[in-house]
Amino acid sequence: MKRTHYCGAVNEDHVGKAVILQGWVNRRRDLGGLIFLDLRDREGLVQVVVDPESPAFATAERLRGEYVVEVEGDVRLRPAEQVNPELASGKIEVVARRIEVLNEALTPPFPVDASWRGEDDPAERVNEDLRLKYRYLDLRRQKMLARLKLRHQVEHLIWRFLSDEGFLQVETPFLTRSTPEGARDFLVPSRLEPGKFYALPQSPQLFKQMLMVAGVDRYFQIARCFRDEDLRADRQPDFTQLDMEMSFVSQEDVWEINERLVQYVFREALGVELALPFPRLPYQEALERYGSDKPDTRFGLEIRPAEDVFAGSDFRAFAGVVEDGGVVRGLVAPAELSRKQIAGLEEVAKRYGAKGLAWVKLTSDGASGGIAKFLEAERLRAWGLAPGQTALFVADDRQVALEALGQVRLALAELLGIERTGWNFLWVVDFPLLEWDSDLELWTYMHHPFTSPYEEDLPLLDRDPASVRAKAYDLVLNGTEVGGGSIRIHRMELQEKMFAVLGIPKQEAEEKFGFFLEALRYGAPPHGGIAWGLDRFLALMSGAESIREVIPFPKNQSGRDPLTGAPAPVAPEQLAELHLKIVE
RNA sequence: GGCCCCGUGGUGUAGUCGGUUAACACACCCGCCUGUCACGUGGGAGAUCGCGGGUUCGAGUCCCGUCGGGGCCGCCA
Repeated sequence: MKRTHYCGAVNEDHVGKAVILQGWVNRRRDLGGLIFLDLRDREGLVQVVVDPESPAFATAERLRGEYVVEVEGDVRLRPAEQVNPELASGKIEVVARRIEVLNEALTPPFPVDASWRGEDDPAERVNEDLRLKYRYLDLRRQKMLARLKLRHQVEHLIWRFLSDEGFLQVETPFLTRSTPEGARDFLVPSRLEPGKFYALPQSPQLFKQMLMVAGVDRYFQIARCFRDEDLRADRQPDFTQLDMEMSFVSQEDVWEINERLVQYVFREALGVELALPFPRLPYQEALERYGSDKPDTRFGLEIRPAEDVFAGSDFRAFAGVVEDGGVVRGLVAPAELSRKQIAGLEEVAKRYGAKGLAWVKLTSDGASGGIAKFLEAERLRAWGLAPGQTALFVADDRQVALEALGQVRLALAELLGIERTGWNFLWVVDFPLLEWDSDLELWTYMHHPFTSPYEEDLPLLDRDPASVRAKAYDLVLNGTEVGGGSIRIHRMELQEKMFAVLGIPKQEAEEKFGFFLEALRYGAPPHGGIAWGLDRFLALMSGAESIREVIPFPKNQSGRDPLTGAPAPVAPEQLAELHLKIVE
């Protein structure tokens, strides 16, 4: 190729050398008798200067933003007083001898040049749908290219680390069988077999387990997954997992290698040194202290039992709840909250199922406001409330009270502007194996039906299903679930027992997972693994508000791609081939 | 399915109590300008105020509906 250097790579080492650059006109400054160009490629900017005597001058006069040009010239130092410290190439400039227009360009619908000069980027504030429609322009921005690079780098590091640890990368099919897992499947109609469908995988779960049966021993894949559910800032219908599985391992083995992988990725990609091991927090403790199974531990404001504060009090609303087997939990807000602020927090509590949010302030004169008349200041002090602080209480079923306060805790941190910095990884472990589904009135799996319980909890399966712990774990970073996995059931007897507890008849299990259950009968080794939500991981690493920022071509909240117009109608002939009819 | 927020030149916004010519910045086009780097400077073009209906003498503004976008709940093992 003719190009000798990336624009962003030209520096004072090249002074006196002739270069040929190819790139985009980031900006043009026309002084009349002298023209400056900022030439841009993915590595950065370099200033090109065009003298009126140069044969390139006429061409430079007709250049506009985003034109694609080839520049041949000589690198020289800028006059000392004209060095631009904002630019990596700010000490030098390229004197153009020849400029060729490789392509003209329309004016972009939003600016893409500012970020490259280190200026405030107006494109950060344009309607996101417009950015998605012209994503190829949006991706020209420095910040977006940096995210693409980070994504590449992290995936590269994952490949390197896991390969060195003896993992094999194995690809699994996109066109597979619909199995009754958690989410709604994307279906692909079969042309060859009328009325039958493939499904796109929600995860490679069963395939990776069968790879363990095959003796692969250590598997990974950076796998695309598909779930047909409503979208969110952290949810796309197709998204990427780092999927891993290992044979003959304990939970601790899985945690340990993942911790080292995370540490390696953060060190190499961000220059951040993480301390190992990550804290391991049992699910019940996470719930009691933070009201969440994915606690943000970058700040305190922990939830506390508050029954003692209300013991013997005349506040009947709470006494009744406790008599009915509920609990009282509270939070201390280290400030005197206004009524408006409390109303906002109560709204949060109610959205998550609480009936209300009781509150009281402690002043130097004693308890005041809210439910103060029911409470003794002495007890509030004993509970930990100091003057100038506000106590917030919820009484309800344990789960509801804790989860509502967990959300209030997050809203409170936001409200008070509590600083949340750092990289707080932790493992939430010992999830319950089962969860009561009050709609269907039966026990259902919390993780998936192949998750292994703790052996010592097995006797409880019949007596007290809720207290059986699973060998299931989540990796949490700053209040976001970035990974989850488990040790799997590898023996048929236990698997059958699980189906029985879940109320799935043997015949139904065979129908739905028969191929997989059969695999377990052929000498399946003990195994377990994890899957990372790689998009979420990258969004957190790059400080993005939404995973759309780290996905090159994402869908909008309606599941549409404004760039391609997908989803779109198809020709009647295509439907006919697939034996499909649209029903209005 | 539900709750909340937002739709005004290419982009981002202003537009008061409903009042006649819809304002500002950036971008764009043309002229001038030899050391700029948010270049400067003079001029210019550019708006079905998302769409439909209603109230009114008069609607960007008020009301109803609808469409689009964003955040959240449900849903997402």
